[in-house]
Amino acid sequence: MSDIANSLEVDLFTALQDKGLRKTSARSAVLTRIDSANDAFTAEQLCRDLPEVGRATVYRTIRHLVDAGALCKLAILDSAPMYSVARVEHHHHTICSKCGAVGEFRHSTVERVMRSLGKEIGGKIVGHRIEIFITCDQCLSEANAGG
Amino acid sequence: MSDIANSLEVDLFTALQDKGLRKTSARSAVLTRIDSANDAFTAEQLCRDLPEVGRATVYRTIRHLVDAGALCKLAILDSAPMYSVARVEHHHHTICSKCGAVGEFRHSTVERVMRSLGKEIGGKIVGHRIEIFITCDQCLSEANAGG
DNA sequence: TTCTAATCGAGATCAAGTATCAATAAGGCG
DNA sequence: CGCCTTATTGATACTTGATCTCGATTAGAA
Repeated sequence: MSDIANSLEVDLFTALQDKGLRKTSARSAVLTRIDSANDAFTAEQLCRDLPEVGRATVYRTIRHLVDAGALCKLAILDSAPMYSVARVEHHHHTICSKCGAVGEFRHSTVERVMRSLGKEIGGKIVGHRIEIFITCDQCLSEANAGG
Repeated sequence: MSDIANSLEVDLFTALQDKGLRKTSARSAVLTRIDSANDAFTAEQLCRDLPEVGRATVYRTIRHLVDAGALCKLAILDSAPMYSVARVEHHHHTICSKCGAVGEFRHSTVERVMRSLGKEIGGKIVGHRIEIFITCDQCLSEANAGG
């Protein structure tokens, strides 16, 4: 299973190399940190976790990965944008409104609905974003425990 | 038709008064400006359009209106949040990726899909947001005109 | 090893938004 | 109407997130 983890980090590197970017120790540190993240993260979280890497470099690396399609950038109300590794091609996100945890899902019906919406909406549809706000299982059980 | 416009502005005032807030000239200016807006706007746009009103007041008034449910706050990637007058109870937004124009739509199927999604997703669904990215009719025709 | 362009990162800067707080104004009451 | 209490205002300082600048450093091809 470390192979699986490795292949993700390799994928991130590949994404950068495909853009003609060099492999540097600063970038390695950022990619390793992203690789180890299970959840979505903000740029500032990465900066805090990687004090040895300059903030400019953290932001630049993130931007490269978004450009390359290896990271999804999510607009979040009342918060800095969050990033999640793009593990599947097209998907949507669940966001826990208590703890902020971000998950992914796919649902074929969604795509069908989009097509039918096209008839009602003026202009030409070029994309969509769906976010489901949830209270995640963990926050639910904490609430029940009387937190 | 000025009656229709007025009733919208009155609605905004009512939303504030229901919260026990006073009617002041600064708030009038903000509401009038919002009322006259056809499109969604950012807080900074309002500040620019209303130099006679302090920015703190603009931001505070917007927050009151969002709290009261009279304005929708939209998280936008790579931009400050935008606000649109909540004309219908529950709806979603179209965003032109060229000019940024925001529109609204409702679609009953969407709500049905949400319910079926509940079975696939862990946790408890507390809300959702759907944004359709379009190229609006105007931008399409400008592109065809060879802009 | 050498060379050069890419990269780094400390710090300045920018942009959006909030906090502070003395001055001002709303609006209930007599 | 005028008083008085309290909400409100707004100039300004500050905070946070993010980008820009530019001299120092480094990757990696030759």
